[in-house]
Parts: sequence; C-alpha cells; structure tokens
Amino acid sequence: MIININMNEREIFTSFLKRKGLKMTQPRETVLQAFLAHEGHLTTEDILHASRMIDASIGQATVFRTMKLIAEAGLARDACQDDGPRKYEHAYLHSHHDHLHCIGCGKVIEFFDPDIEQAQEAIFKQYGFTAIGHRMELQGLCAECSAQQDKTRTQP
Amino acid sequence: MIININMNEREIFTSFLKRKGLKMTQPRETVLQAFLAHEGHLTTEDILHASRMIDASIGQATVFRTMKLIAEAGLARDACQDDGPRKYEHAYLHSHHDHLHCIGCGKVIEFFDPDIEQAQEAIFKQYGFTAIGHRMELQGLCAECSAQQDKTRTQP
DNA sequence: AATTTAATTGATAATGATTATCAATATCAA
DNA sequence: TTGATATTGATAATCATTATCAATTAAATT
Repeated sequence: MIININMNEREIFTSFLKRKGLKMTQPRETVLQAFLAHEGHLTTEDILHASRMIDASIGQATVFRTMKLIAEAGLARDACQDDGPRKYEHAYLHSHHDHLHCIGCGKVIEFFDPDIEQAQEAIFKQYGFTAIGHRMELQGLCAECSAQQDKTRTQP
Repeated sequence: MIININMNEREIFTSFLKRKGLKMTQPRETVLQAFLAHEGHLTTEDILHASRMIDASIGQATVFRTMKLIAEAGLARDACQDDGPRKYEHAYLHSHHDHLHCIGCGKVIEFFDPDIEQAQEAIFKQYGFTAIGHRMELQGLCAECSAQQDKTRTQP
C-alpha cells in the first residue's frame, strides 16, 4: 500500500471515478501519486518516469489514459504551451498562476493577479457556470527583446 | 496579382519577414490572404483548403510553415483547445475575445471583458513587457451540466 | 469466499499532426 | 542580369496520442 499524504485529492479522484462507473485501480493510484508528487509543467513522459519509480510495470498508455481522467476530475489542467507535447500542471489547492510569455526569447514568467481572478469569477457567474479552472497566457516581448527589436526596426 | 483589402496586415507581415531576413513570396501571400479571409478557429487544413481556392498548387508544408510565421508576426494566435489539431485565430485588429468552456458538454462561449483586458495591460506594464496578445480560457460546467451532475452526486 | 460481469491493463499497431529532407525553383540585392 | 540564398512542394520521417486486443483485475452479487 502506497503512503498517501494527499487523501483529499485521492478521494476526489475516487469519487469522480465512481460517479463515472469506473474503477479505482492500483495503476491509476500510482499515476495520481506520481503526478501529485511533482510541481511544475509535466509532460506525460515525465509522469511516466515518476510513475515507474513507484511501480516499474506501469505502461505508457495507462499514463495517457489516467492523466485524461485526472484532468477531467479537475485535479490537473493542460498548461497549454504552443509547441511540444502536452504539459499538465496541478489544478487543485494550488494558487492559480498565469503565464507571461516572451515570444522573443521564450522566457516564461509566472504571476498571480487577484483582480483577474475576481474578474474571472464574475464571468463564470454571469454565464451561470460552475467554475473549475482557467488558463491564461499573456504573450509579448520582454524588456530586453523589445530593446533589441527597436534597434533593428526601420523608421516609419 | 491578388486583390488585397488587408494592406495593413500584409505590410506587417512583409516587414516582419524582412526583419528576419526572409522573403515575401507568392505562396506566403496566398496563405496570408486565405487566413485573413476567414474568421473563427481555423485548423491548418482549413487554411490549406482556403489557400487552394486561390492557388491550387499550394503545398501542405507551406501552410504549416507560413502559419507559424504569421503567428510569430503577431497576426494569428493559437486558439489552444485541449484536443485535436492546432487552431489559429486572428490576432490583429480583432477584439480580443476569450473562451468559456464547459467541460461537461464541450460547449464554448466567447466573451469579452474590458476589466480583464485592463488587468492584462497592467501585468504587461509591471513586468516591462511589450504586449502582443493573450489567450485565456475559463473552464467550468454550464448551468445544464451542473444541474445534471448534482442529481448523480452523493450527499457529502 | 467464490463467482460473475465488466472495466482495465500493458504491449503493440495504427493514426494524426507536424517537421525534416531535398532537388528544383523563385526572390532579391547588387 | 546575375548570383547567392531562401523557398517550394512532395515525400519520408518523427513525434505524440489513440485504438486494438488478449490477459488480468476490481467490485458487485451470490
């Protein structure tokens, strides 16, 4: 039996599965624990590695399948970068952070803005939605990349 | 010569290419016009079809390559759905709309919130960024899906 | 506890989207 | 016009994800 310090999330996942007529299994529990044990933006491959530290026999397909369910249960969300494989991040009991992305150098700054959070709540309410999560990415040029671009820009 | 009612966007793209040491070509112009002529969330395949209405000899790879450049130039952005192929939407001289997504039934509502737009501007400023665009998706359950889920939920 | 039913698993093949390769061609600066 | 270099479309290759399937496992029922 795996020691579990995230009983809350486990319960959420279990009850989600039950509601869907699905079963809580050992592989699913392993993938959940592996995901919960790591912060940040995790690819399915990252989660596969982490899962195999717990149980070396976990298959890749199981990780794909289980992460879809975990996301559906509201415990993970797609971090949604433009390129590369899908990246998951924690979505439960984690402060919502958003991303400020420099398309010049690729740098990503994470930030949290209570005003935006509040405005989002208002939108959910206005449309009669139950809030589950959100994802926001601001795209721009950081100070350095802006400066660099100005040098090469022709005058209008 | 293709008639072009979007001289502004064409100029932006041309100067972007020049800055990068790249060339404005007929295929690139065709893809840009095809993209600009259609609103909504367009897959690369959609854009390929539209491009071939203008010039039947356009290759698929050219559409992929050109759309990447158009996005880099700030004229398109990834609409960023969770599944399926990448979808582009217009990002220049179009009111920024954001997405409210029901993860129950999949419905997507587009909305515009000036408060959020303003808060985003503030973030760009705070971090010294030049704003280019943004993408935001709120995820939740619509009224109907919420109601349906309540019925099947066990009491806590 | 044994049985039954249906979901789940991991391995593999298959798919779908995107990217790399390459010889022929087109663009642009000089 | 010419020459250097970027671009093209077709094709093959790659990458991420999904479908398939026989063997296994979980949970409901006896």
